[in-house]
Amino acid sequence: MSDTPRVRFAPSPTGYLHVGGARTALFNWLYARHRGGKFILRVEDTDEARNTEAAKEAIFDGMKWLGLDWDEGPGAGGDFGPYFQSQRKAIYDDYFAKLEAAGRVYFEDNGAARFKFSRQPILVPDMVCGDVHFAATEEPDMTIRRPDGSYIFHFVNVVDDIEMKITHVIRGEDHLSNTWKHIDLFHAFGKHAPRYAHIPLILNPTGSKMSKRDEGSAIASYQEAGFLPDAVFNYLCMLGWTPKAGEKLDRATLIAAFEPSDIHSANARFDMTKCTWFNAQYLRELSPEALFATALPFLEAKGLQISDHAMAAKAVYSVKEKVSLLGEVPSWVHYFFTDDYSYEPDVMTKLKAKPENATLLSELKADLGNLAAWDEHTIHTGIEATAARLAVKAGALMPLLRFALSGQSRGPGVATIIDLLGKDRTVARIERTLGLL
RNA sequence: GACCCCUUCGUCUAGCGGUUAGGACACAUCCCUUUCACGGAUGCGACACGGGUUCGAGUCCCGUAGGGGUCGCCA
Repeated sequence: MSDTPRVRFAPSPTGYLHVGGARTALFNWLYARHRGGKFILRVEDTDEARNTEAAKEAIFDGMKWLGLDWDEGPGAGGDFGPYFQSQRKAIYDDYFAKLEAAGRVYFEDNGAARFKFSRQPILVPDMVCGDVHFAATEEPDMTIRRPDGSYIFHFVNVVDDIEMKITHVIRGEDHLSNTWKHIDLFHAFGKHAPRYAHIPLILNPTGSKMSKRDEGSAIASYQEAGFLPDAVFNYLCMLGWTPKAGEKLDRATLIAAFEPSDIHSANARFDMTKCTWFNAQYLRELSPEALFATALPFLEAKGLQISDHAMAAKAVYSVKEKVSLLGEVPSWVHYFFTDDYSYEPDVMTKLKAKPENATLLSELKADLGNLAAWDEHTIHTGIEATAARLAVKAGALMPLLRFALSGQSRGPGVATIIDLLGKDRTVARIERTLGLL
């Protein structure tokens, strides 16, 4: 047997890339990278009625987003193309003729062709499930070609796996029950079946199969919500596989550790909360520059006017540990980018609750306006000095400043906000707030 | 209905005959703290059930129940 495995992901472009498919692709990719083999993308578009161009693009986009690059397939070339099944009819005709010659095909009255099962017990050796035995079947022979001459999944799948020299088939466990049919076909062609690894299904939180309705089922939705590809990649790995090295692991480590026989055979439920936790972890590892670059599209999507990128980058970085998703960033920093910020109802109530708040803010405005230097330390010291002069605790002044400058009850450190705002805007914002009290 | 896979805290899981059944997420409490977070500490919390095998079973076997899947001229 060849030392370099050839594995494939064979999606059907009838919908968006869903999380189950993505993880199947991911495990195949990991295996190819782990063993130094080839990862092939083959588009199973034999069902003309259900294929769409948009679905095809969505699958490619999703895989690229996750970093699952393919060595052979659409856009990547390869010696075993074409990689669209819709373009391989001549090959299928050829194989069909072989089957016919072997006396394993017969036709229905309407022209549909069926493959005559061997009716022998068939063993499916599986790297995940172990040896799975299927007794000689009583199922009707399976249809492999439609009356219009187009071929059915089971047939083209096997033919292409032969033609593309696939050595390992890693796919969802929903295929396990049909695998004996594929092996029967391989044998009919006089070929050995590839090695199989049927991976567990991803279930929704309720425990049934993930469907379009379920949160997190579409890979594109992660991109939209502000997940980082590495985080989703990492989380998806942990659904059905537990490397000894731990949970949060980078790609190189995952590749090095991947072993199909370590994959569990029990289905796993999807947990968006934990997926989000992974994302928060990855977010915190981003450099200020990288964080800003990835967050910028989300800020712009919310209509924030970002003119000063240096300041914006610092603002985003200041809330790094407060967010789990990039989509949450705008709500934490929007007030940095408009002087027409609004006040949370709660905030205004608190500001108006005590008459002396206005006095305190006036004093702060004056003192801050007189600061000689402008950095977090100086600002912090300045506020403490004001507190001392007014015989109040600095801790009493901080919330007032936060409320006045941001209109928010939560956010980065007050000195950080002031530093980023600059002296002029700080003074102006306190004035603006005083005018509303 | 037949066949296939599966069954440890709420969730993801460690465990591969002898463990106080461990970790992560979530949750709760405390610490840190100008807020919110982060971080740290502690707590809560599981071997589906019934039979075997064994000196000893979460670990092996059988059964039951439950969950998932497949039986398409979908993939």
